Amino acid sequence: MPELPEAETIARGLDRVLPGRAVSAVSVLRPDVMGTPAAPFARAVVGRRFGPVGRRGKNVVLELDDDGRIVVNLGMTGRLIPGADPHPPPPSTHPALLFALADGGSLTFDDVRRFGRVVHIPAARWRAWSRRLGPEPLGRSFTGAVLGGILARSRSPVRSLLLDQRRIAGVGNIYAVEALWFARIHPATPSNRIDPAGAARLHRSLRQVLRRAVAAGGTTLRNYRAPDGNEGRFRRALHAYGRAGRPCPRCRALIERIVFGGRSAFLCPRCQGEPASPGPTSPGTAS
DNA sequence: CATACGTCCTGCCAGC
DNA sequence: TGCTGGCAGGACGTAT
Repeated sequence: MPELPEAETIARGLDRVLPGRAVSAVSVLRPDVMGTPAAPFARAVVGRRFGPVGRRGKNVVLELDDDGRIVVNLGMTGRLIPGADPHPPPPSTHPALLFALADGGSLTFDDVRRFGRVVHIPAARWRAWSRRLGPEPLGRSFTGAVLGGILARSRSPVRSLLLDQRRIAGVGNIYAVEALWFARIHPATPSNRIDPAGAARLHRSLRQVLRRAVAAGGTTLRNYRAPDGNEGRFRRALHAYGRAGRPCPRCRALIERIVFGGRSAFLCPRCQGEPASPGPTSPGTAS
């Protein structure tokens, strides 16, 4: 599932092949992936030349030569596939949006489930758009004190807080679950009950997990592929996510799966003790 | 304001 | 063999 490390891998892959190339045509095959209506999108993009490709949170950001941006949120199954490359890309099975390039190449946004969204952000609106997202967890300014402040301001279960893009940008379920396992914090712990030592462990764990996942090219569970078609190699490094019923790599107790906030979380019941006292009264927290 | 929950969308897989 | 139901889950809209 594309989270920060997957978006980073995709951005780096595209940054090697797209800058300097011009868009000659846009065709929208699946209008529901368009966060900007098709006609204005095409008007804004056709004739523009790509600049650097970067990332903000889970979004791949394609700069244009007029300082506008194409922002791609990959959702669950979105892929960006450059055409006419040295290596043949994986076939596009569910193309949603096609960019024809002036040099004969192409860029395809493919999305099986169509949870992804593509928008055009004019230069004048970029800062405002970016401000809606929380800080970058791998950024220099994301210190332990910053995370501690974010935690202190919320009573939400810490796993839910980590998924909230307005508070921290780029973290999804896989890396939230993994970081909490490393930090030995129960995913349902109310955020403001995490003490400074726990916040410090979580800060370190989160950054370490994300950095390692970026280095491994992300996590492929099923759909995710880098632009070159390669799978992410971080799956084998997962310690808790998706491992219900298997031994905790740290203490050998069996990993549990719980559900809250409509999502699965995985934890070691021995390493990650119960959330302090009563805990959240959410229905359906059976395991 | 903060928090919680339903919804979208399709493919895959276990179970019968 | 073919069907059904559960699951994956990011982000947004609505409700409390």
